[in-house]
Amino acid sequence: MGQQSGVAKASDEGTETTGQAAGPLYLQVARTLRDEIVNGIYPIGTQLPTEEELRARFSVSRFTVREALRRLREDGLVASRQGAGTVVVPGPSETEVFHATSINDLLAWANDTRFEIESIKMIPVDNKLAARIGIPAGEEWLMVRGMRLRDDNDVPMCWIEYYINRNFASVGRLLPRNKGPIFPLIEDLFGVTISEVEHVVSATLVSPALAAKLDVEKKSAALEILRSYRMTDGGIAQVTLNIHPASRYKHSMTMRRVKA
Amino acid sequence: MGQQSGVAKASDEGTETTGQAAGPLYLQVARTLRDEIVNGIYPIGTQLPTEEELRARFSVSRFTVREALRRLREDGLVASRQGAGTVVVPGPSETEVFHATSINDLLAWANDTRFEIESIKMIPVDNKLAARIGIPAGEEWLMVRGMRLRDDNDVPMCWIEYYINRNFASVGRLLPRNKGPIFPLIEDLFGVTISEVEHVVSATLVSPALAAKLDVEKKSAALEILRSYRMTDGGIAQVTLNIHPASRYKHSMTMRRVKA
DNA sequence: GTTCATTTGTACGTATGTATA
DNA sequence: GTATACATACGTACAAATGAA
Repeated sequence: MGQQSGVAKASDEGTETTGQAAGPLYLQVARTLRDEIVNGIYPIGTQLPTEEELRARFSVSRFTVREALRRLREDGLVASRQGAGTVVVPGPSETEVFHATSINDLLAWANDTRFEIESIKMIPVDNKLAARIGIPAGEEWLMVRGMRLRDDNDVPMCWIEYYINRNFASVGRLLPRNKGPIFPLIEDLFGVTISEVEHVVSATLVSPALAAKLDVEKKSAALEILRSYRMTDGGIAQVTLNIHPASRYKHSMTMRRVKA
Repeated sequence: MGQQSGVAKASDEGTETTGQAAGPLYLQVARTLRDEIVNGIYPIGTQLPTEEELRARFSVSRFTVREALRRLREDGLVASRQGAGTVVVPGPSETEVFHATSINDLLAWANDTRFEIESIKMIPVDNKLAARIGIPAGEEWLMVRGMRLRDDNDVPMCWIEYYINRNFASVGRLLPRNKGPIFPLIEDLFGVTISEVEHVVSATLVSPALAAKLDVEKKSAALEILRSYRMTDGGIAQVTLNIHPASRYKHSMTMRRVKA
């Protein structure tokens, strides 16, 4: 990696990163800092150590520190100001937990629904899928597709595609008996923590095939929700794609302003 | 700027950048390349010169070239692949992604746009409207309707309907000269604070009338976003209804879990 | 209000790793 | 396998903004 002291650095990182997987040095540094921010070592609003201090701590160059900080900035975890330093910025809301109150999936995880699996298999991620759901091409992921239905009547509520990182693919066997979201299963089984979920919401027209399955008119509008479940190390554990007929779903969320 | 040959570089850039304003060197380089890309000097799909070639052409360091290219990548103009080079990619994808991690981000998204008012008047809220946007029937609210357009080109981005509580209706006179969101105006003028914003997102088909205005196909999909701006006292100051063509907009947000 | 140390931003040079063609 | 081109990483220096003395 580096030019003269790569080995020393690698071993330093081995301890510093609490056993994180390897990769570019700057990502190892970023992961370490990310963990520490998420775990409250650097609480929101506090100053991160200066670049010089981080450089000394990790025994890397300032270039590496800056690349790591750039990553954290892109992720919205910190903000840097010339002359002032780098501070940990408040997340989306300090008061709410993402799956409980801040997002109201009206109907989505209602208790009286069931998930009917249509197919479940490992697939290679090609470039097209990678672009569509934002995971690296070339890897193998577990794809689970199916329909969520109301328990009482058999009205289909939405089409769902789960993509699960192969490291956690063994949750697949639990799915037939599982009713709620999948990510708590992954957390329990593998001891990882989902630290953030990105939602991308867009409108689309339902494809003819899907229209039949969902029992809606052809070319009707639907809401497409892509959720990426990110772990504390920044890796993506799971991606979920939901397609909701417009007539049966609205997505509601509340953002609360954080005190400046 | 640089360390030993800053002046020479600045003058080089003076000619190279076809008279662009100054600023950091890497931005000057980025601007120049950006101009050349949009003007077809480097058509879509073609290779950009290598970093070494750009370094030589602009007489800057590879660091500067890479910072410039990074900027172009962030803008979605080019894509770089190790070993392969940097290619011009098909346009900054037409669909804008709105990425909000907090209410404060609502301030930023409308910066490069302008709002073209089509109508502005006080209306009584009937039952139908009350149900649609969630405000009490019977009251009088200020309704402002119009289109939001990109500053640079005249592509309509979305159709907007503002409904403003009559207590704050006098902001109406400021709207023609206002560029960004309205709620900061209300906060400034009346000394109230918007403490939370509820979003309700749903899919819809654009009406024929709207399709023409937005310059999209009839019966195409659109994202409807209803925002209610709630004050600290719980009252609703403003409701905004946006209709975004599906092809031009995605709504993204990240929920970060807070440590329990 | 000015000076001054601190801290990030910009910019240079160089070397090596690694994916691509 | 080899050459190419971007990715990563080191070192250094100065600029510019910040905040405190």
